[in-house]
Amino acid sequence: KRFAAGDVVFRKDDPGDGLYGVLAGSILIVVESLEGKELILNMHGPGEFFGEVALLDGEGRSAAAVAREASQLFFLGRAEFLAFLRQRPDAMIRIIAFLCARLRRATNLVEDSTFLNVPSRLAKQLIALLEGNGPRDATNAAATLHISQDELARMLGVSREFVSKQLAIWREAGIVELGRSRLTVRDERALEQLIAGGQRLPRAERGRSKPPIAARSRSR
Amino acid sequence: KRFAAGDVVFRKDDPGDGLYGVLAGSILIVVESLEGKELILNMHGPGEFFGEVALLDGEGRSAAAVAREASQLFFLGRAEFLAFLRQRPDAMIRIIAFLCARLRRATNLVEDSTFLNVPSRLAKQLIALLEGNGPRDATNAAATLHISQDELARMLGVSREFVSKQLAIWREAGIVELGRSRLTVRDERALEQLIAGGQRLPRAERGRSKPPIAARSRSR
DNA sequence: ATCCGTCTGTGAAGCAGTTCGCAAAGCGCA
DNA sequence: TGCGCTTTGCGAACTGCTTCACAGACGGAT
Repeated sequence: KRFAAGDVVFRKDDPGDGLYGVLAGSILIVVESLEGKELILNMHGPGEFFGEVALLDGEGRSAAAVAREASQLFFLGRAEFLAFLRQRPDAMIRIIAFLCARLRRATNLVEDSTFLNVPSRLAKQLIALLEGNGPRDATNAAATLHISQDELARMLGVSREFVSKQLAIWREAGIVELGRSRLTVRDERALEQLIAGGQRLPRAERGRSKPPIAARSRSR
Repeated sequence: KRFAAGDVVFRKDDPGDGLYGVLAGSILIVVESLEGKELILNMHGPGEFFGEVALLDGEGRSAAAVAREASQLFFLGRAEFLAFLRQRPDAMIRIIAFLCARLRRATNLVEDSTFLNVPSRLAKQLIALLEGNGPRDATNAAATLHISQDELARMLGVSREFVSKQLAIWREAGIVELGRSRLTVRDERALEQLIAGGQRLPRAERGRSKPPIAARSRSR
């Protein structure tokens, strides 16, 4: 199946009648709020699958899928999928591992968005995009992403303006280079340090009332 | 296995050597930030399971588990669990459904925390706690939760003070009644309306640049 | 009864990020 | 070449939530 940029593959709450695999292009998994703000939950490129949750549990789609660019998808209908499962029940092991990975990702996302500030999350997002963007050569030469600032903002659920301002700061610092729908990371190391360094304002390291979990008793 | 209040069942990054089921009491699934702030990801009462992800994919624990009160747990070791799976491979279907439910929950959490403001999320949390708290009778009489404001705040990842202030407002409005580590919901309907009504400040319903997904073409 | 630790209530100040408004630059396309 | 749409840049005002500081209330243990 082919889709043009912006085409909707499925909408939230549609019946989950099948599984999709990306052959070419890329697909965004998106939810939107009542005011029309949208949040990009995930982005899938060639070789990746999506739409598995609704297929596996028979409920409606938990989010919408939209083509980010002209894309070609592989569709596996519910019936075929179940037939496949009967033939090769060992595949269930892999499905379980797949779901666990998704779950860990989601948990990390929750964690990051409550503990880290936006610059840190932005840095993390950039690094994640670099890694997903194919194994760049050891010389670290071409660390260029083809993505708009608006899209970056929607991935983090923050305002486009704030992303713009933060990237401008990093441009001044020589960490990134900016262009129209293009972003080149010049100093990935600096971004990594920003993640750890940029927690939420500990004005002073003051005595904490509760001990951290690591210091508590394990069982009694 | 028995645990006293505050005891650690397992810590983040521990090897996932088994699955736990709650027989009595309740268990919190918790992550903590570098500054020692903690976020409660989940709370499990009698009849519920936790610790499945690390067990199923063999990685380390993705969060810590702490006893909220004196609790009694059922532990199923990794070896026994795998043996059980070999005997009854049909159980994998149920495991998959279970993981899907968890994944949907996590996705909803991400969605809510980026789209809703804190009062709305607090209202939603209260309603969720009411539902989990057992099917109260039709007269809606005893809608009392035994939970501290501090714990509520940690479930949402917000400050204790803000929760306190918001609850005080709702108390003035006759929606809740407050006591020490106790909260009685008097008007659940009002809370439900707060969720829908309390998006993030649409100062004016202004023309949006992008059409919502529902208005886009489905394929071409 | 008394002490102590936990829990609640509240005000003032601060700050991270949003909203709004506008201007300019870049790109596709006729 | 010029038109229109998307993308970027940025300042000013605003706001939702946090941090800080402190006081009082409750309850359990001794």
